Amino acid sequence: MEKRNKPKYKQIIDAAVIVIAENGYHQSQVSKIAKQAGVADGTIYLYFENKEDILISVFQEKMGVFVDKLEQIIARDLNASTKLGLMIESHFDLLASDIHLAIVTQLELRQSNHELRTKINNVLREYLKLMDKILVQGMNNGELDKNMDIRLARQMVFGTMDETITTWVMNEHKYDLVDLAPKVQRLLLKGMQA
Amino acid sequence: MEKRNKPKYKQIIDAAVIVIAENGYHQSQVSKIAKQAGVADGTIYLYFENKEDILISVFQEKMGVFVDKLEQIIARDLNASTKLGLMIESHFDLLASDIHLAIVTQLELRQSNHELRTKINNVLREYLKLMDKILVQGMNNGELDKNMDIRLARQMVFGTMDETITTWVMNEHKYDLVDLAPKVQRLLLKGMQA
Amino acid sequence: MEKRNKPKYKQIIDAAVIVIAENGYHQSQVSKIAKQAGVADGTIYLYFENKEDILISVFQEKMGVFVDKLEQIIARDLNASTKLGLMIESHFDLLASDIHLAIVTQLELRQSNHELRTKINNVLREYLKLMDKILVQGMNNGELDKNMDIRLARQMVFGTMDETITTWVMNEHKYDLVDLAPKVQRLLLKGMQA
Amino acid sequence: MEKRNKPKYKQIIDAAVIVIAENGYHQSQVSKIAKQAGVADGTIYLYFENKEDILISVFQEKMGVFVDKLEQIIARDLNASTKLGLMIESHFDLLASDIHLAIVTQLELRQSNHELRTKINNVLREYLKLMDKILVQGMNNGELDKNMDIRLARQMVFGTMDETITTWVMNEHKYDLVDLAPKVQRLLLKGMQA
DNA sequence: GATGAATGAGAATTCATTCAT
DNA sequence: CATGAATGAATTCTCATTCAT
Repeated sequence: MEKRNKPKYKQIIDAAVIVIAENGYHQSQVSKIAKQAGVADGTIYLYFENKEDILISVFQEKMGVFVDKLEQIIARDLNASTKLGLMIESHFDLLASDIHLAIVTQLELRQSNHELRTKINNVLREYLKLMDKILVQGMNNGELDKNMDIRLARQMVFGTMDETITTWVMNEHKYDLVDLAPKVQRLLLKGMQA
Repeated sequence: MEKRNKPKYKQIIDAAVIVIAENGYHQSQVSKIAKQAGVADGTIYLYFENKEDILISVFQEKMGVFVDKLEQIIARDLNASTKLGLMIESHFDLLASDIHLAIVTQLELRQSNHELRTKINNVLREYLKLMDKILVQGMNNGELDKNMDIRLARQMVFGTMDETITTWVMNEHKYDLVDLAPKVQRLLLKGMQA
Repeated sequence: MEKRNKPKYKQIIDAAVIVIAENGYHQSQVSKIAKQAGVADGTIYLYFENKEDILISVFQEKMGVFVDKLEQIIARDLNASTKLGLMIESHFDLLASDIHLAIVTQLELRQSNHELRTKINNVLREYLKLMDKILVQGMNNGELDKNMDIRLARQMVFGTMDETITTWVMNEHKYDLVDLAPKVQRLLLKGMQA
Repeated sequence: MEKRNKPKYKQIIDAAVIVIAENGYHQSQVSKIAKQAGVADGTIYLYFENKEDILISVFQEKMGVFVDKLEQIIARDLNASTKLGLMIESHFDLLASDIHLAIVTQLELRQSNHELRTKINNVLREYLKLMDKILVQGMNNGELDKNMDIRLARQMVFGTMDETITTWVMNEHKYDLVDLAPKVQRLLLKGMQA
């Protein structure tokens, strides 16, 4: 059986998310994560190369869910505008329903060093490529402006979503994030429409 | 004389930007900054409370230039769309002409801890308030959609700019950032137009 | 059946010699020895008390061969000078024909801690006592100087052999060790002759 | 001023010798050495690169005294036999009068890893080269056997001295080491004489 | 004001050994 | 007999900050 399918693997990943969210990136010692996971410090190293490997794996595992959801949306027989709306809603929903994860991805994991962030960006790239598929569909069927710079558009979409979520997290989730999804969709769509 | 007007104050601030850009946030020890500034380690503490204070001061000093430029733009007798364009161009231009600063603000300073980032956000808030003024002007004179959520709109504007700059920095400035300004303006404007 | 006569006992001893010679004393983890021996980590502990016990046993088992050979030489009807020569030759030969063992005894096992080295010395003492027998025979029958300090003489004999072998091992066996035996014998004999 | 001439440098070196002699190589943590030296842990790192650097420096500094003494002996207008005797006496005397040092060089430092021992051997080589000078002098002026293998002879000399000292240290200095010097000289000389 | 030597708290990782299966 | 997953104690080195000069 693959390491990543063993129960302790997921146990440690989940513990890491909680510990990082509650203590902050720089106060998340391996021993704290082990304690939260209910295993010995050394056990961590049976499942992960080193501390960095835990953090990358956290991102990979969790981002995997985002990618899966997005792939399902893209596979459906819908127009690009609708898909864009569903993507935003799905993205917001996943983070709103796991506030620990939201804190970790929007605030804490960004404190990591250059090397780790590069690895995280590689994971993120897959998600951004799926995003591009929606934009391409929209540009091809006339929903979106054929002449727009697709990279710029994607940066607007991701940047807006990211900024919206980060602001929500920093405001300690005082308002409902998912409620904002339709407004964000409309704003972005208007900017990109043909 | 105010500390911040003494030559060594600025000397240390500038040294910090260079050191952080060249070595990365986590490899920017106080002793390195002191050496770059040409002063003794202890001298740093005659001008700054502690290391965090240097970093906040870096952000304040440099952000001050952005605020000044933006205030000048707002004071001019122009419509909101034009001001938005000028703001983007000015913002892009300031970072494109100081790559060290771009690296520091877009990548390195974000690795700081929660507390420091909160303080940085307080400095940023002033800039965002000025941004809002442009949006309000546009909503009042009919250029922009009266019914849009202004906070969301501002998040789109800032998020898009931020994402665009970060991508440019991570791509090691292979292309001209300022050239993108008009396209970004058009994209954002379309999204917010009445 | 005695533990030391079971096949896995010898299997583990031999694995230890190889692993230590190839990886060095401090890089010879129990798990590596187990892997080399083709048994599980835990199995080691069915045959040995602890890691130290493996190392002492390595020395005991291998030293046993040296002792046996030396006893055979002493039992023969030869004068002391000849026996000394045969001893040196036999000693050099045993190590020259098992380079792994030579590395382990001359270099690696000396990195062990005080306690282990004391135990190893106890094993070695038996060998040194046999050496003394040759010297006594020579002093009694007039071959060797009757008035020499026997302990000092033995230290010269063993020290010279040891230093010669260690130098040979550290020079990566570039020359033939056994070829040196007659010269060493002559040198030592001259020093001790009546 | 050179680091090695500052008082704290020597203070730490001397502390290291005491701590290693009293606690053993593997129980000589940096913090123990710092405490013995009366400085903070971090201070150690102002004078030494890392722990290994302390140990090499111990050997270099102390071996330097041996080399100096031997150079003085060699420079004198004496025959080789006398020089050999003086060398042995000087070597024994230096160790007998600093039992901590004797323990460290004969027992503890030999537990160091391959890399460190290689560096130590480089320091030792200088000493052995001086030893060779005495042997060459003796071979040239007819005191010593012209045909002997000089490397082998040196290995006998050094091996005998080393074995004698180690035995003395392991016997906890029950007898006077320097008293043995003339006997050792005689034994070695006889072996090498023309 | 300026210096820079000294401080000392804090954390990732390894590996011999155990014991439930 | 044999296994191998789990354990957890133990240690070097960095660097922000101080303070005597």
